[in-house]
Amino acid sequence: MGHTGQRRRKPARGPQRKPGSRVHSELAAGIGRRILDGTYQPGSLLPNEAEWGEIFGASRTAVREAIKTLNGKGLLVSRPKIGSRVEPRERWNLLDRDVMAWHRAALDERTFLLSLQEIRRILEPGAAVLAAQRRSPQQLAALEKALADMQSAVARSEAMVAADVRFHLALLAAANNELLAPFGIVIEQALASMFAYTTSHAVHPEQMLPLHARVVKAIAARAPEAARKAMTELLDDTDETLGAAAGAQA
Amino acid sequence: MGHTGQRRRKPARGPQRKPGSRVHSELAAGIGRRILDGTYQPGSLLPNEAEWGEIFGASRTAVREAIKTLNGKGLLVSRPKIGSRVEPRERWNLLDRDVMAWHRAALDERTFLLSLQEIRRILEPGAAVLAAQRRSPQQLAALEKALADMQSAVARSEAMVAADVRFHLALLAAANNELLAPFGIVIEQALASMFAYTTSHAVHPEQMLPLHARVVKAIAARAPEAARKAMTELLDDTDETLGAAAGAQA
DNA sequence: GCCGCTAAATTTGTAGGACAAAAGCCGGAG
DNA sequence: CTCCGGCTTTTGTCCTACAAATTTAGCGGC
Repeated sequence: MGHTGQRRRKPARGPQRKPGSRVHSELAAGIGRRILDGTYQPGSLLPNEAEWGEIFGASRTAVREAIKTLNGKGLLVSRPKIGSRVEPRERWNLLDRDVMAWHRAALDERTFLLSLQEIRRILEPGAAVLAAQRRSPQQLAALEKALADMQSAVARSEAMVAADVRFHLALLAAANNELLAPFGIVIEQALASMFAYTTSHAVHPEQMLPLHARVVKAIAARAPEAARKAMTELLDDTDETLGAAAGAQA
Repeated sequence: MGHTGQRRRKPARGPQRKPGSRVHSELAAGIGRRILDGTYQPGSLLPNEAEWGEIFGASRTAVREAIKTLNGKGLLVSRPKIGSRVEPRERWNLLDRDVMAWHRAALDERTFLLSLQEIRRILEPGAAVLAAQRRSPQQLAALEKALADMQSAVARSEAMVAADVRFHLALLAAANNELLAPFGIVIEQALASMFAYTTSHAVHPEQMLPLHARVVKAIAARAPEAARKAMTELLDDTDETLGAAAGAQA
């Protein structure tokens, strides 16, 4: 990499910066993506801090802060004289927002979406049971509000997706177990990804809305098994839509 | 390469520091604990970097690295002129090893354990279904190995718990959906916590082992519903043990 | 030759100082 | 009163220097 010349660069690079996109954030994203896409395999050594600095034209300080961020997400560990080593995949916090986003970028949309839906099918019926047993009046109201928003947004796809996300997050919250919260990112990503994937294809709210309504009804009635059944059927319907879109795309 | 002589040396190690016990790690733990235990509520502002430096007697550099780590775990966000603000709980990566540990320290053992077990009852039966459908021969072997270890460790409690953990982690792995991996920490913490909680109370391996064996058998036979049922009964038994211990402690 | 100890080299960890950038605060001009 | 610009606080970045950890190499003693 021997290059001659001064080390000052980056004259260009518009001043417009997104809220959380300081230099170290971009570094974290740059390195994180390279880990998620397999450029650096688990167990392998990353370039040292000085090299990252050259690659990105940033100071060692910024590199170190980026690495500490990735450290916090379980992607790597650093040790003196050794360097930073990529952790085995099972240590990665895949449910972290950023990690999930990098992961999504590294997979094809369909594979990514299927793995998300699989998790939803395991968790959401269980969450529905807990919600039916323990939801507070406020939590029920939030659920009903989200449902109403979905109904009034039938025509506008984006608002519909947003309300749908709120619905499922409200359900998770109503289960009153905060260990379920990290899983909210799965729902957000799944619905966003599904929106991208099935757009221009058949999405039939006329079928989807009653299914959501049944979930709310069961939770309102504090009927755990009915809630589980309704949620399961909702997810069945979702997967059918997905399957149809896959067929149409192929 | 050429010759591989054995270079075993350094039998004695002095301080024997744990891998992550540098200054900034301790800072991260100190700050993280204060967030998890409610000293700093979501939405509130933390002391600025200079103040943390005084509190812990560390440089601003170390403080910043600690804060970047917590940033990566979703506990807080920092902005110039504003400071570092604690994120709402639903953004926290509760499934992160460190966050989970701080969370555990901030709750009473029983409450913590119940919330973990609740998650296990939702997830593990579903994971067992997937494992029965998709486990590879190697993954089945790992499961059988863990079961054998449990059987041969009946007398030694600690080895028993370790094998138990390996068993459930192997089951998660056999489900072949890496989004399940982050939940491994739930299992580890639940079993560790249960060991601490029920120690000196009745743990009946004579009942527990056949239940584990049934799970393996169903997965070996690629029988998803049998696997689900066996896993559910295993968890029922676990919760019974827990309930008995609770009664004894009260 | 082989062993054990020591020194060197490499990479991260910590310290501290300087300045840039962001964003709320406030006062003055119109 | 409103708007604009400077003031101020706090994080963000860069730099330099050194400490700590740990592998590698070398050197002397047996």
